[in-house]
Order: sequence, then C-alpha cells, then structure tokens
Amino acid sequence: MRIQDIAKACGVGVTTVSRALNDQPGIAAATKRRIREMARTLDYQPNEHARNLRASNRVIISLIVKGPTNPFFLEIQDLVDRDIRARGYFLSVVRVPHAHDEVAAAKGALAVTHPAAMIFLGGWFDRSPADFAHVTVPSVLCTTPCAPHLDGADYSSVAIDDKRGIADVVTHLHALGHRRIAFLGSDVADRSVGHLREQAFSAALAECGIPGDTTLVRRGDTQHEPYSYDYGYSLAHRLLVERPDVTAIVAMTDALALAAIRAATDLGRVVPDDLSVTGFDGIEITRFTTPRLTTLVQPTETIVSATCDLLFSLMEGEENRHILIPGTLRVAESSARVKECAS
Amino acid sequence: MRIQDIAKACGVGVTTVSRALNDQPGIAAATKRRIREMARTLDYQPNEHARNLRASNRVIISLIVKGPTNPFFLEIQDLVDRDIRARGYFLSVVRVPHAHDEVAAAKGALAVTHPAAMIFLGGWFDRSPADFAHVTVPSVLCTTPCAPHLDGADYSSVAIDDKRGIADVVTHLHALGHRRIAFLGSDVADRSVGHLREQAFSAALAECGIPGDTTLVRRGDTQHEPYSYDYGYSLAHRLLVERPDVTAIVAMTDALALAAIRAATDLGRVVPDDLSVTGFDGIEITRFTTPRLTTLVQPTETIVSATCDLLFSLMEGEENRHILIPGTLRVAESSARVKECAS
DNA sequence: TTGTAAGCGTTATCAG
DNA sequence: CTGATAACGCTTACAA
Repeated sequence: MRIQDIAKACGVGVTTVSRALNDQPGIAAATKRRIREMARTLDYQPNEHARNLRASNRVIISLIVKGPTNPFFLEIQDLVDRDIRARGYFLSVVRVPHAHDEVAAAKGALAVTHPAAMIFLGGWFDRSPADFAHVTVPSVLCTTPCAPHLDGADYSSVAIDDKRGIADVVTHLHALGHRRIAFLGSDVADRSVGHLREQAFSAALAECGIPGDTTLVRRGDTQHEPYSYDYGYSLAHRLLVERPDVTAIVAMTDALALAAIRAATDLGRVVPDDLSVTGFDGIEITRFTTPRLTTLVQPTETIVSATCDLLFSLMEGEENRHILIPGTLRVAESSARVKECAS
Repeated sequence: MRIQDIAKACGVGVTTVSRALNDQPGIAAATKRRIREMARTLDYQPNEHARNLRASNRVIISLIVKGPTNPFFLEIQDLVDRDIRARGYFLSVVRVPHAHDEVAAAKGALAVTHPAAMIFLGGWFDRSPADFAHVTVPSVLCTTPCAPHLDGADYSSVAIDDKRGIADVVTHLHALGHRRIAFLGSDVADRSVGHLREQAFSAALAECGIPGDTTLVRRGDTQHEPYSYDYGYSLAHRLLVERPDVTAIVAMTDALALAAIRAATDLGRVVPDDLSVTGFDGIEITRFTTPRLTTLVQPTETIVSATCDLLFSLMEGEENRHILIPGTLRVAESSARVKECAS
C-alpha cells in the first residue's frame, strides 16, 4: 500500500495525495476530503523510512537514556513514548550504559537514525558547549538541570529542583531530631544528578547547622551501575557496619533507599524505629513496600509534558530555555523521630 | 557522510564500497581492507532509513510489548535490546496497552516500520492461524507459550513452563501445610499467561488433593492494568476481607504478590507468620523487599537469547518451533509453615 | 573485479 | 488547484 495506490484509486497524482494527507495548502477542499476518505478505507499508512530519507521531513525523536536500568527512568520513558506518539512522531530509544559517553551515543544516533530532535534522559550535567555542538538538532535534557557554571544558552533542560528537594528531605529529618545523617550517592566519577544531590545534601546540612562529616557521604566505585539495587545494598551495608551511629540515611534515589532498608534490616535494625531512610523520585513501588518509603516525589507527567512542549517549541525555532519543576515530599513510614537512646 | 564520500575518498565506485562494508563476495581483499579502513577513519555509518527502503534489506526488529507497565517486561526489554543490537539490527519498540489488540498494533508496525521480523512480548496465547496470517514476517512469541489447542505450525514461541512453575509453587505451599490457598489472577477477559497460570493453579491444587474453591480464585474487572501494583493491592485487599481464613496467596506475578503483602500488612496480618505469599517472575526488587519474596524465577537471559536465536533462524528459513524453558523456585521469606491456630 | 544505473516510497520544486 | 519529476542514501542487476 503506497501513496501511488491511493493516487490511482482517486484518479489524482501523488503530489495531491501527499498534500491532502499532510494538511498542506493549495488543494481543493473536496479533493482533500475524497483522498483522506480513500486513505482511511484502504488503511494506508505512510512508510516511515521513505519519509525520513528527506532531511527536511523527519518524524523520529531519539531518546538517549543514560543508565537504562534506573527504575525511575523506565516510568519516564513510558510517558515520553506516549506523548511523542500522540504528536504523530516516532520514538527511537537508545540505551547508554552508565559508564559510557552519551554524547558519543547521540552522535551515532544522529548519523544512523537522523532524528528530528533528541531528548537526553539522565546523563552528565556539566557538558561543555563543544559537546552540544555535536548535537545538530534541537535537544532537551530531561531530569538533568542547567549546569551552575554554564550560561545555558547552548541547550535546554527540564528537571526537578534537586537542591530544594534534598533540602526538604533534610529539613524533615532534622525536624525529627536527626543529627547524624548519611548520604548514599553515585560513584566517585559520576557527574549526573547524583552528584548534584550530594552537593545539595551538604548545603542543606549546613543550613540546618549540622557540621559536615565526609565519612557519612558515601560514593561507590565505578564497577556497578550506581542506580541499581545491588549497588545501594552494598553501599548501605558498609556504611551501617562502619558507622552504626547514624540515625538517618538520605539516598540519592528510591532504589538505593529501598536497598538500604533491606541492608539495615539484615543488620538487625528496624526502619524507622532504629533508622530513618528517605528516597528520591517517588517510583511506584515505594507506595507498596513495608515500610512505605518517605521520598521526594517527582511529578513525572509534568516533567515529561514540559520536556516535549519545550522540544517541539525548539523545533519551531524558539530559544533555549531551562525549566525547574518543584517536587513534593511524601512523608510515609520509613522516617520517624530519632530515638537517641538507641545509639 | 554518505557512501559516495567513501567511494570518492577511495577512488572507487559506490558498489564496491557497499560490497566491502557488507562483506559480500566479488571484491579484492586489498580493496576491501582499504575501504573498511577509510570508513572507520571517516566514522561512516550507513543511513538506517535508506537501508530499510529496500524490502530485501531490512535491519529493524519490532518488539510488540503487550502491557508495557509490567515490571518484568521492562527487564526483558533491556536484554532484547542488547541482543538485537549486538547482531547489528535495530530494535523498534511498540507499546500496546493491555486492553488493546496487539495483532492490530503489529499490522500497524508492519505498514509503517517494515521490520525484518517481530517479537511479541506478552499478549494473548490463543490466537487463531488467521491472526498470524496478518504477520507477514518471521515472529516469535516471547513469554507466551504455544496454545494447547493449536498445532503451533503457524508461529514460534519461547516461554517458561508456567504449568510446572505454578505446580512447584503450590507443592511448596502444600508441603508447608497450607490448604486454603488463594490465587490472584488477571482480569476476567484476559487470555494471556495470567489465565494459563490460573488453570495451572487449579490443576496443581487437584494434584495435591486440595478441593477447588472458585471463591478463592480472584480475577479483577477490566478497568485496571492487571499487571500493576494498584490492581494487585485492591484484589488482595478484597480477598483478605472476604476470606480471612486463607493461609496462603499465589500471585500471578511478583508485582501482584508485593502488593498483596502490603494489603495484608495494612489489614494487620504478618507475612509470613499469618499468611504466606508467593510471586512469579523473579524481578529484581523481590530480592530487596521485606520480606524477600518467595517466587518462581524466570531465567531472563536464557529466555531472551533463545528468543533471538530462534528469530534469526526463522529469518534464515528454518521451521517454526516452540521452546519451553523451566523456571526455578526461589524460596525466601514470604512463605512459611502454616499456623492453623491462627485462623 | 569493478562501475553504472535503476529503484525503494516519500516530499518538494516547478511548470502547467 | 494539480501533476510530472527530481531528489533523499542505499543496494543490486547488469554491463564492462
């Protein structure tokens, strides 16, 4: 079923059919209606590859996912796919393992798939302008905010306010009387939001008047995917063995928090009675674990729709922008008032 | 960077370059080496769309995911993507909501994307030959077994042995003394593995000499995605309120099992002391929850590599086959010996 | 062993 | 308002 078949069936040329189906001007209303009717009858659907061959008319959006095993990203991906398809575009997902370079992956996708635009999910926040020069189509960083040291004119971003979110978490724990609070972060080489959240953690502690203690800020080696349960478990286990005096743990993500709870339980500690644990992201499972996780919930629908709105505005020639969206602290069962006697 | 650029740089024609890069015969070894060298130097990567335009040379595999929010499928997807890319093909993922028709979605993907082959992840097991007639490329059903009432010559499949797996679960619970065992299944209209597992459950009960009790087999309405936590929670909550005498719950999937544990906890029951709960699939989080879930673990790597091996053999003209892979019962903390006094 | 040219299905240009 | 025709980048008969 090609465009020619429709043309023949209607007794018109292929150009007219193309114009009718793409809502272009310069065509009689009656003809247009007749053609669209016929296309629907014959269940015609244009060949994606033929459309994409011409540089001017691309219908593919690439989604570059850095750290594809991160459960939070899986929820985001689903929403992005829905949104992009609803706009008549196709999504092409490229997985990039945490240790690899997503800009290189983006260049590859650009050469092979020739997308109309790109979305970066996760990834490093401190790219240089030179990095973005390689990305020759409009692009938006999703969940990665504008880097503090860049002016941000070279790219766009939509992200949660990590600094504010972590501050909310720390303030919550501080109000519950916690003073020896540890942080579970990303690996030492990481430059993604995990790093930002760690900085935010230290800043928030200072804000509360708690002296910083670098031995309580934990980062793993670069062997494991730092957004996995296994990583969180080993990190938390070691922390709790070495520093049994901590009364609260702030985890960079929900997955780490859940793994930390498990590690604590295995060490004979009861959450939240002996130890408070907080997460970040608000993935679905956190509402169904025991205890339910206290976490900073990211409004995923809002983030995704803002990302896509911004992306399509860029495709229409608008300027780069940076959008920061507030999260919401959901207090649940994994955090409680400190029992100082316990330590 | 087109194939012409390489040709010009090497002083040869485009045909020669194409042949060199695609390992085709009829080319001097020296020329071939020279061309490949140059292609690497210039970082040439062929345009995916141009390649796919010719029917004979397709490089895309479609993955039709029925019920894309099922966490188990997310783990499978990741592995499929890796395997397909390693073979030099591209994966195009199509999400199909649980209530929609995946054969219709497949037809759409066929018309738009023109894949070389298709993988169906999840979906209904009792398709008719007419359904498969629409799928004009080699295809494999992944995690959905050959339907009992079809001869299976029309399609291929790779799946876990659901019947055996559920039997292992039920036998385990029976050995722990459980007699009033409930099942949490899919919605009433469903014809996917959830339905198969329900039948296997009834058969296994009979095998153990436990009389069937239809009020203990729970299926939801068609309003919710039946592989979601929310669905599992409401199903389990209602069951436990109406039949507080059940001592064990067999859930169709891990997500349902975890949600059931949460529902039980909210009703004041302690798992596994007052109630045993088992899952199915062995998703990652089940090793980190409290209690750790007793579940039937699917060997995902084995399933995925068998699926891809089979798919590529079909593309080379081999016959349809049906592969059944055994799962492994992982006994953990969510199941224990029944305390009859409790009821 | 190599090169020329046709064709894949679509959209854009330009002439009717 | 409409239609023939040339692109897009690649593979592959067929010719040299």
